[in-house]
Amino acid sequence: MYDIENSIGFLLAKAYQRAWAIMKEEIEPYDLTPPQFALLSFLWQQDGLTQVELSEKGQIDRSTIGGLIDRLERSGLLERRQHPQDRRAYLIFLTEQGKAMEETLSACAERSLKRITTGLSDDEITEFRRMLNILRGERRVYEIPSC
Amino acid sequence: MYDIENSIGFLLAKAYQRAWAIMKEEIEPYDLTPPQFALLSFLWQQDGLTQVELSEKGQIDRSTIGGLIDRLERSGLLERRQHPQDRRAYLIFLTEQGKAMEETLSACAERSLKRITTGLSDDEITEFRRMLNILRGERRVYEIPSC
DNA sequence: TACGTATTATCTGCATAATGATAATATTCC
DNA sequence: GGAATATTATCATTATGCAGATAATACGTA
Repeated sequence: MYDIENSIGFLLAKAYQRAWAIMKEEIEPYDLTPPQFALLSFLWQQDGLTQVELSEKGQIDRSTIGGLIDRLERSGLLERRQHPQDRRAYLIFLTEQGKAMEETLSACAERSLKRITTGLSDDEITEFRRMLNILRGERRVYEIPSC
Repeated sequence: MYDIENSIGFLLAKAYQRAWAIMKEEIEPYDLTPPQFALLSFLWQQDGLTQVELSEKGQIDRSTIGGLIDRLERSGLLERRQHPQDRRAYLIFLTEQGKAMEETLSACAERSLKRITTGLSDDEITEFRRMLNILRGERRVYEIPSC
């Protein structure tokens, strides 16, 4: 009989749900959700990207990122500006308010990590991260060199 | 600067998304989704449970399971029957068609597992499962013995 | 036993998110 | 100019969780 309780997919889903719930709880006071936080994190590294570029960096579907950006724009944390060369595209920039949240929200993320990984040693966490990176699959595109 | 790319939450989300996508692909011919498959798996172990019981067994929110059952009922894989003692509740039973899918769908799940865990050794998979179970958090309720 | 209250089972509505399909518009390439 | 491509928006389906509504059951107390 199929043992759903011990299947990797099921366990991944439940671990993910718990991580989500904990992170949600930590950032709830700022009216954010985990994916919104993730998008902000990418923008703290670099903003002024198009939606497609952000979508690739964050491995977020192009349809999904539109809605995420809508909500963060409505919250006043980022803004769309016209691309100077390409009238189809927007460039996404953090607002002052969006930039100012970095420290506070990073602290929330640190607290979440602590809570989520309670029960694992530091070495185990490193190992877990390594395995997740393998499961996550290849993101790099191995281009076949044109001969 | 916060390193979202290496955060456990982000990596969990991406590994989960990949596992979902692979499983989805395998069971797509049968017009099912991963959560629908999971619910069926619990029913193969035991059916005739109420929605609440299924919700607890599968750690699925009560609102969520209502919709899942709706869709599986529409697909003809399960049916709601009136609870003989409790007129508020339904008992969820597999239909013949739902029972008949067990072997085929379990094979899909096996193939998914193989695809998802490509890159990990058997020992690593065991270790990964163990860690996921820890991250997933306690499900048992430790009742304080009344003195 | 009877009444009021608390609890339980389910449904509905709302917000968010992921994904795929399609459409509208702009750009690029031939 | 016309065809192919790229960027974004919109819509549909599914999933998830929360809060509120409804109906039925269980319980405590008079």
